[in-house]
Amino acid sequence: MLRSHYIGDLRPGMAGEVRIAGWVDRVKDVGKFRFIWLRDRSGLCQVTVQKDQGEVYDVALRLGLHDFIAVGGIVLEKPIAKVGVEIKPTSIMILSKSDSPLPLDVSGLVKSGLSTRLDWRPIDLRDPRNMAILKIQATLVRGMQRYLDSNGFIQVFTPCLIGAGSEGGAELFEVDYFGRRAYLRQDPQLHRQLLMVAGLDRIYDLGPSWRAEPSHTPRHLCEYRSCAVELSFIENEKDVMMVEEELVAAGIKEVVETCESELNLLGVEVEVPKRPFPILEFPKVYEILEDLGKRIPWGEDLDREAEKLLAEYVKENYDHDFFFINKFPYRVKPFYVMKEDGTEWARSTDLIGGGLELSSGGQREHRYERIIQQIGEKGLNLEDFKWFTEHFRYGAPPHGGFAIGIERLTMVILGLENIREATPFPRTPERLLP
RNA sequence: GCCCUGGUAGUAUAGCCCGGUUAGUAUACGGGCCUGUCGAGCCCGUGACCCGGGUUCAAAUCCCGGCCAGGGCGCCA
Repeated sequence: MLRSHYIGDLRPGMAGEVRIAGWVDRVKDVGKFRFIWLRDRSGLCQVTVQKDQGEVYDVALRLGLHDFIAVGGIVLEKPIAKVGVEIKPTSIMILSKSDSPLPLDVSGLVKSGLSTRLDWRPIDLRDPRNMAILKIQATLVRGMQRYLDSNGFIQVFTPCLIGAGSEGGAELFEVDYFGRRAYLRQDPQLHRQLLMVAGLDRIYDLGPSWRAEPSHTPRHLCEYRSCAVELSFIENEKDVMMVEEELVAAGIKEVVETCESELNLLGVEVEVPKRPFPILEFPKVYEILEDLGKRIPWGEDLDREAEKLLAEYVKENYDHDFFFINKFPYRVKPFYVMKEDGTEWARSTDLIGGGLELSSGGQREHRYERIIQQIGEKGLNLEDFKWFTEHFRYGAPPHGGFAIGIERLTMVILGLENIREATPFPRTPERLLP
């Protein structure tokens, strides 16, 4: 390897020669010295070169910002540098020169716009703060996965290419599939349900979904990942909600416990949300909103303003950033949801965090006749869904589930202003590259 | 998909309303001075009006279209 150590693993006064490699973060001449800051993903150190160092100094003179170099040297016992570990080099090799000036600001003094940053994302991610977001996200997912694995959930991979949408919606990307029309999934929903019919009992699916909605907002991506969970043998949607809040808490707990330095870098304080999460139910939600001065007609869905108002309400009354909204009006929900018997409400649940919808889910209808009936009620063509419904003729367990948007969860936990920061290469209506 | 705002050196911005100067500033970059610098400091220099059309003697500035960007709504995760 080019290096004997990660920069972050260097300690003052380490014995012997160390070899490190990384990007030049700063070059400064002062007196008889040339100071070079060197960074890899683990940290930053200062390489101090003196004018009388002959060949090493000559190489140092040619260095520019973001050159990739390898350095061999001795770690000083007592660094004078405030940035941390200081190295007196015995060799410097330039492995790859950087053009200059760089196409975006890397000094941190003039913050480039997000669009410019995304055009040059690989360089942008060299900024430890930007990289920290991805590290934290990886930890979040690991925490969630650990929870699922240790609670009997089997990881599955459901198809991304599908022959029909889950709700016959128009927001699907079309793909040519050997001359036939196929689509990128908007949600692995129906296939998860079929695996419940199969008896897998408890599953999760980490994977992408696509939405062909040309949304221009700080919280939408055309391609995003979700942690989709489905479980059987449930009594009602409350069982699903319990798993969901445990899952979210487990993910955040992992972040809090292992990402201290990344969180400090971002200047964010994260707390593990206390359980249980508050639950607001329809139709009571209408009353709460009415009291808050917002009228939503009976049977109508919430709009964005209502969502935000409820979040404030929960913060004030329950001191909580996360909460469930349950028992959505059946008429605004898709055919596969389970109705609460004899009512107009569905066993449908949203998880709201930081005022943003993080997931939808709830109990699904598992009874064949009801599914058929509901497809009719929604005015859908039964033929289009036979690939799904037919399987329910042969014994299906009561089940439910949800899908949590991973970028959204990351965004909310870290208080990011734009979801595009929560994914390395975001896909938005105008952006397909890099 | 609708609505609002914007597009000026590599980056980030001022100027635009009220058309006419060498288009200002910061940072990056190049050169110099100084000094163990750590957002060092000081001096000098290079470098820009998104694209197309229109109005006008004259357009960065006014009008129209396009593309792109930021945001609000819709929809959603």
